[in-house]
Amino acid sequence: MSKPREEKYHAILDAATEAFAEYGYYTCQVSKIAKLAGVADGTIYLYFKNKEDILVSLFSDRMGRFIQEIRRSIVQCQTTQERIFCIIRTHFKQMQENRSLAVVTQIELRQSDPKIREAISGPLREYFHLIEQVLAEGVEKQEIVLPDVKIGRQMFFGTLDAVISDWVSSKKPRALEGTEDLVFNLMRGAFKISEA
Amino acid sequence: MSKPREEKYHAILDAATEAFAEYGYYTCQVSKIAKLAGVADGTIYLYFKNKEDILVSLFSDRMGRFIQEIRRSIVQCQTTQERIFCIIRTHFKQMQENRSLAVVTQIELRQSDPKIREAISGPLREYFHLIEQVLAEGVEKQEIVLPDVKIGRQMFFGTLDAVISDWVSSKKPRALEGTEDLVFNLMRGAFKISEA
Amino acid sequence: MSKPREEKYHAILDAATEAFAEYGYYTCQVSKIAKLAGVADGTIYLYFKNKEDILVSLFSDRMGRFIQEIRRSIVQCQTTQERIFCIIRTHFKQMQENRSLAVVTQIELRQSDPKIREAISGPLREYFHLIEQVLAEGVEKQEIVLPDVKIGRQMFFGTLDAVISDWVSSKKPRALEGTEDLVFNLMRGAFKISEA
Amino acid sequence: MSKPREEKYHAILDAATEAFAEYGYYTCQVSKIAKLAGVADGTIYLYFKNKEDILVSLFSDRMGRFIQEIRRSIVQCQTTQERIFCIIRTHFKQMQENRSLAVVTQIELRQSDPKIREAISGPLREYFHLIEQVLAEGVEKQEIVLPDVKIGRQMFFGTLDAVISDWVSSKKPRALEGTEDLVFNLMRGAFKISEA
DNA sequence: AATGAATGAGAATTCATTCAT
DNA sequence: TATGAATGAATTCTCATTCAT
Repeated sequence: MSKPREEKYHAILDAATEAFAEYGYYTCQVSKIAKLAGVADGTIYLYFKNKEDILVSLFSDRMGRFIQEIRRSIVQCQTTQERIFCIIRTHFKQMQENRSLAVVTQIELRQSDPKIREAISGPLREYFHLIEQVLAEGVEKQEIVLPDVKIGRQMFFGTLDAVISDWVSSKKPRALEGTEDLVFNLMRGAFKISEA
Repeated sequence: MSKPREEKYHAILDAATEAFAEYGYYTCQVSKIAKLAGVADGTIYLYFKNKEDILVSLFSDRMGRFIQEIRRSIVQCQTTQERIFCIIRTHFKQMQENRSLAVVTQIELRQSDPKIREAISGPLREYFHLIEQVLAEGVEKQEIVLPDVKIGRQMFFGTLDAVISDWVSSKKPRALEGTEDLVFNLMRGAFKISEA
Repeated sequence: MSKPREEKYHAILDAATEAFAEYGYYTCQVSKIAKLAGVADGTIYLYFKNKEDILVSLFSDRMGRFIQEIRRSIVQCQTTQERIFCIIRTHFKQMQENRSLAVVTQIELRQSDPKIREAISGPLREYFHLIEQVLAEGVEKQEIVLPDVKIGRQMFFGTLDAVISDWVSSKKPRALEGTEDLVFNLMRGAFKISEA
Repeated sequence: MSKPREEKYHAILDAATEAFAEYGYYTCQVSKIAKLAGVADGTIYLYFKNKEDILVSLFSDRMGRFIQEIRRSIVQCQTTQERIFCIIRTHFKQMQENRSLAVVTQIELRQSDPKIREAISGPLREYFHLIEQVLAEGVEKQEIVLPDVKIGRQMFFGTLDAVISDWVSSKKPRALEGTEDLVFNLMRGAFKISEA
């Protein structure tokens, strides 16, 4: 992809993130995204197959970066305990830095339209897999106690997700500060990580 | 409300639950609900103000029963530990008994349309409040250790929600069996409940 | 028609007059008429074939009485001059006594729906004919000067109609008082009636 | 407004005039106007807010031109007598040249829907005002005798309106020919204009 | 590539009319 | 006769998508 083309592509994706976050996928007209991106309605269709494609691309692009960032952050960690904390912190940090992404994630994670669900499930599953890897490794190294890795991941992700959900709903922008430690403490208990 | 009227009201609500679960709120036409309920399109509007009102009524009706059932189940419990287990079990049981409700809950919990969000937030907040009450009482009675009740609720609900979400996505109908104990064990760790 | 049946028939017609006057024919739902008449929606259809039939019956019934009253009033008149004044006064009096009828007349006189026009034209033509008779007789008896009776009727009726139209639009209920003489004076000039 | 845009705007207005004249406002579907204008249904809404807006725009546009034409025609007149005749002739001429407009005017002048009435009243009042000005000036210059200008206008306009109404109802297209003089003669009598 | 006017399929909702009670 | 719940045809308007410029 050429440089200016790529720029416009991302401009549209940025605009869509904002617009979907504000109005929701179905309530948001394509023309709104176009206006926000500073392009004509028709231009959208030079970059995306249709409205659904915008959502899917958006999700996979943003979620891809998101996961990459998480990955990058945990490679430096020595222990499972550190990795868990690292994921919590990086997850929160990224959501906080991009509130619109957080909103879109919250919203679109649960679309029932089967086509959209399918398209979205890829990146999400990747994240789940990453978390499960960390947990499985911890179990193997006896750094955590966890009878069932999947349930562990569900608790871990579910907790982060619920925290973000509340944060997104409330209008207080600072609410995530200091939450990391609280969450981590709960996880430590759940995973039987000794205080040490 | 007279008997037959009430019956039709619930028939429509049931149909809407199925239809929304299958197609999603926006993708599901009112006529689909009507057909499923065995009534004419226009009849819907004798019972509900508009499509949104169906969703809101549905959620508040179903969520109302849901919470009531949870309440009923925990009054018999002696300890916080029992209450926590009870909520897990009743939550799962009800979702399992009414998969469509589970789907709709998953979907609509995250609607971004502000009007819908607002309407839906009531019953949900009530459930959150209920959970927080149980946790707060446990802290007070020193039956659990929990530095922050809100985070505790987020973890608790988030975990249940994530489990349901996975269950709903997968098509295995038995997947929830035996999950209660696994979840409870994690919670016990997180809340520092001694093994007894 | 039996007594109670006739009563209900007129109750519906009265209600329709009010309702059409307030909302207009198309904007007024049949159910509004029913409620105003104190009967069930379905009952309307025991007395009238359909909504249009209500309008037509209403117009022909009311206009029939209207014309009859005009007729009754002019039989006592000796001269054309008196008859003309009599029509003006009786026309205004009746409109004033039944403002809703005035409104409905104003509105429905000009419906473009061909079916309705046709149905309404009967009674109206009868009134036109009556006026033209009076004028023709006046010409014959040389009590008035009028080269063309039809134009004379158009002017005469058009004037009354325009006055009523203004009166109906304005909210002042007394605006018709004293108008009779002014109108009559204009007519006297137009018809070259000597001051005598 | 650009050239082609303006053209389409007027094409729709022309089509609406025809369609409303034939079917009446309520009985005429927007799709009928679209078909007549040779555009897609949706296109209508690029030029007008909604159906009502078409009617209102139509009326104000057409009535605006109508009044302007009347104004233009009377500036050349020397006396009130001439002005009165001029209005009669120009009024008739324009209606005759645009029968659909005449029909629509007849119809919509009497809409009872309050919103429509309000929107329509503007241009109509302007015409009334113009007539009253001519009459008042005539009184002042002692060219006519008229105790009440408003009643005079009501008679004048009411007469023209009734003539047009009859002409529109009848299907004879030539019926307005020669009517001007007859009407003018009546007015001359009513306003006590000497034969000179 | 970019535009944005035009398209027309689609959907929610209304309401005159029917009919079982 | 009277009811009023139920019907479903009909209609306005929206908006994703296309295509001539």
